[in-house]
Amino acid sequence: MDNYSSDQERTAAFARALGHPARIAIVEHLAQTRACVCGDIVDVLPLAQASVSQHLKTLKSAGLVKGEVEGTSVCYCLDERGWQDAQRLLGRLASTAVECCGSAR
Amino acid sequence: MDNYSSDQERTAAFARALGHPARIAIVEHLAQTRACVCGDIVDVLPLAQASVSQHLKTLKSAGLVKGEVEGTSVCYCLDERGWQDAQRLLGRLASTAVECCGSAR
DNA sequence: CGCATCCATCGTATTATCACGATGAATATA
DNA sequence: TATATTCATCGTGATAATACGATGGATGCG
Repeated sequence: MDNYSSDQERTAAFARALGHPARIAIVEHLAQTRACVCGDIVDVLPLAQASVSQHLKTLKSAGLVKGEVEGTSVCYCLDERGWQDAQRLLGRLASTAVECCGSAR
Repeated sequence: MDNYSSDQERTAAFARALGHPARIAIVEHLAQTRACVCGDIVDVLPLAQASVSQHLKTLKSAGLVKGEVEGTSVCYCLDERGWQDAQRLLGRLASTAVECCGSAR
């Protein structure tokens, strides 16, 4: 359970949550229509309602998306705090990407 | 096969490639020891050699890592071009993360 | 109350991921 | 040529992810 550091686990968890085009599409859609969108996500995606709900659950448990009950429907939006963490962790990885063998030798 | 845009597929592919702590650890190790490292990765990780090779293959086919044969061993390093793409695609996602329901209402 | 709508969850089938030992290809060295 | 080293690939088993229809709970409306 702890062969990897906490940051490594968390970075991987964020990446894994984004590791499906449907979830990328959900995030993009939530970011575009800045207001909270509800079940419209189902109409945008080529997936059944149950599958969309499953993807939303994945994003929610990763801390990237929040959901608020609003009457009979549920209102989703991006979770700013989770995105800050993800940006920090993933950005730190990308910034250190320096090539070596191809050019140096 | 093409229900999602090319960028969405590519973003998800990068994210999925990073969606495992072992691969995060590999990337970090390659970034730290800026020079190319070879089978030392096996010593660093709590995995068998075959498993490490499998993770390296995943990173390689995602375009995040390059491998160069160097005698009897293989020299790995980060692929700068792939990381630029990943940074652009993932960064574009994170930058648009604006909260809504919690604060706005 | 009765009924529709919206969404989560369950059950399930299919497919992919992960990890390992075993084997094989390629190179270096004796 | 023989032997060792390094790594990739194969085969396999276990676990997780994906997608769907079906079901159920909650809310809103007539």
